[in-house]
Amino acid sequence: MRYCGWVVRKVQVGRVLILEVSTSSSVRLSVLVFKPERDRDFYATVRDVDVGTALCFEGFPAEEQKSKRGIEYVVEKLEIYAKPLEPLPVDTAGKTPVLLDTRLKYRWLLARKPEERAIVRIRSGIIKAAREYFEANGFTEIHTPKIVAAGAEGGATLFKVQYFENDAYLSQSPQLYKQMLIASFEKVYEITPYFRAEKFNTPRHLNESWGIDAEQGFISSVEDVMKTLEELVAYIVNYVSKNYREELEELGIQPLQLTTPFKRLKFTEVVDLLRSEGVDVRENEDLSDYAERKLGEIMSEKKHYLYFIVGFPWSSTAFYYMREEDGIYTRKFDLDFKGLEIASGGQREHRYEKLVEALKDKGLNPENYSFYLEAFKYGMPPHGGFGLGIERLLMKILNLENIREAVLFVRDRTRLIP
RNA sequence: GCCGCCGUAGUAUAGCCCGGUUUAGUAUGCGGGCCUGUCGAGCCCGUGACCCGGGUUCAAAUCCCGGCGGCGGCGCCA
Repeated sequence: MRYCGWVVRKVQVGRVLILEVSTSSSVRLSVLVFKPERDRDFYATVRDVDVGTALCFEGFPAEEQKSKRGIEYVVEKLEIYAKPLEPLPVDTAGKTPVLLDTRLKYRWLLARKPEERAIVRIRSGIIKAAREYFEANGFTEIHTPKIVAAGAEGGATLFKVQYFENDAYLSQSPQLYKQMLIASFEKVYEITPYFRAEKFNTPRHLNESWGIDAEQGFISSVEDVMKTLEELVAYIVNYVSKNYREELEELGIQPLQLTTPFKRLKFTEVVDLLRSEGVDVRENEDLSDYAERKLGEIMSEKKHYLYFIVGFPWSSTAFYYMREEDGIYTRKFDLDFKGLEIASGGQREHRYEKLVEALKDKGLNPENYSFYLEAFKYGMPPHGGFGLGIERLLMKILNLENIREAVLFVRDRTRLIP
C-alpha cells in the first residue's frame, strides 16, 4: 500500500528518527520510524527531511505499535516529492496555538492537522449524506442561476454585479427558482451558495455560505415538508456519527444519534414560554438572537436539541409563505439546533391571485415578479420547501464556536483573501 | 447603521492601568549540540517582535488623536 502526505512532525531520540505524516487517506497520522541499522537505505535521506516535506511511502504497519499519536509503519520505499522552501508559518503538529484569524489565513496548510482535516471531511460527509437521502427519496438535483435580476426576495441585501449592460445581483437564495420548478417536478433539491451583503460580524454569519435547498409539490400540509427536513437532518447527523467516527473522536465530539420526529413548537407557544422566563419577545416579530439562544437552553434541558418553531406571524415573513385563514400567522417554520436557526422553510402560497395579493401586501410590485408569477398560472400544485445552512449545521454538530471554522475559505465582512 | 474590546518575533503570549528599573520577558518554531523510541519528549547554546502616521514628554510598547487590521454585541439576516 502506498501512502502520500506531508511531514507534520519530526523527532529524533538518540539514533531513532520518527516522522509523523499526515495522509489524506485518514485523519490519523502515519508514524514512520527509522533506525540506523534497520533502515540504512533511507536513514541519511530521512535525517534531511524537514517538517512540511511532501512524500510518499510504501510499507506495512509495525508489529510494535508504540506511538500514541498515530499508526506506526515500517517503511520499505520512500519517495520525496517536495521540500519546504521555508519553515511553515503555522504549526501543523498542533503544539503551538493559533488565533482564528491566522488559522483562516492558513487553512489550506493547517488542513494537514487531524482536527482541521476532520472538519473538512465531515463537511464533505454532510453533502454526501444529503445527496444520498434526496436521491433515495425521489428528489431531482437542480442548479439555479447565481446571477439574478433585482428583487429576488427582499430580506437580505444583495451584492451588485455588472452584467454587460444590466445591473444584476448575486443570488441570496434559490427560493423563487426552485418553486418555479414545481411546475414540472414533484421534488427538487439544490446544494448551493448563498450570497448575503449584510455587514455583520458575528460568530454565526457569513457573506458567502452554502445551503441545502429542497422544494416539494403535491403536499397535503406543511407537515410533509417538516417531515422531509427532519428526516434529512437525522439522516445526515446519523450518517456522520456512523461513518466519521475517527474524525469526531479527533475533535472530541460524542457522536449524536437523532430520532424523528423533532419537537414542534408553535410560535405563540414560544412567545409564552420565553415570556414566562422573563425574556422580552414581540409577538409580531421574528425572534431575536438572544431569544433564540434562550429557547435553545430551555429545550436542551429537556433533551430537545433540535426542534421546529412553526407558525411565524405574517408580519415577520417573506411574501411567498402561505398565510393561515386568520391572516395573522403563516405556515413558515424554522428548525433550530441548540438555539441556532439552521434551516427555515414552510408551505408556499401556490394560488396565483393570493400570491399577487401577498406581494402587494408586502409593498412589492408584482410586475417585478412576473417571471416568477407566471409559473403559478399553469397548474402549480400545493408545495413547500426549506433551506438548510450547511455551515450552521456543521457548526452545531461539531460544537464549533465560530461559523468561520466551518468553511475552508471564508468570505465575511472583511475577508476576501485567500 | 450604532457600540465595545484588541493589535508585541514565524506562531502564541507577558509587559501597557501606575511613561524611565527593558540590552522588551516566556513558550513554541527555526539553526546548532547532547540524548538507546519520543508522543505537549527532555537538557544546553543561538536566532528573532512593540500595526502605521502624528502628538504630549527630558523620556512612549506604555498616555492622546487619526488611519489600517482583528474579534464581538445590538440592528438586520440564515
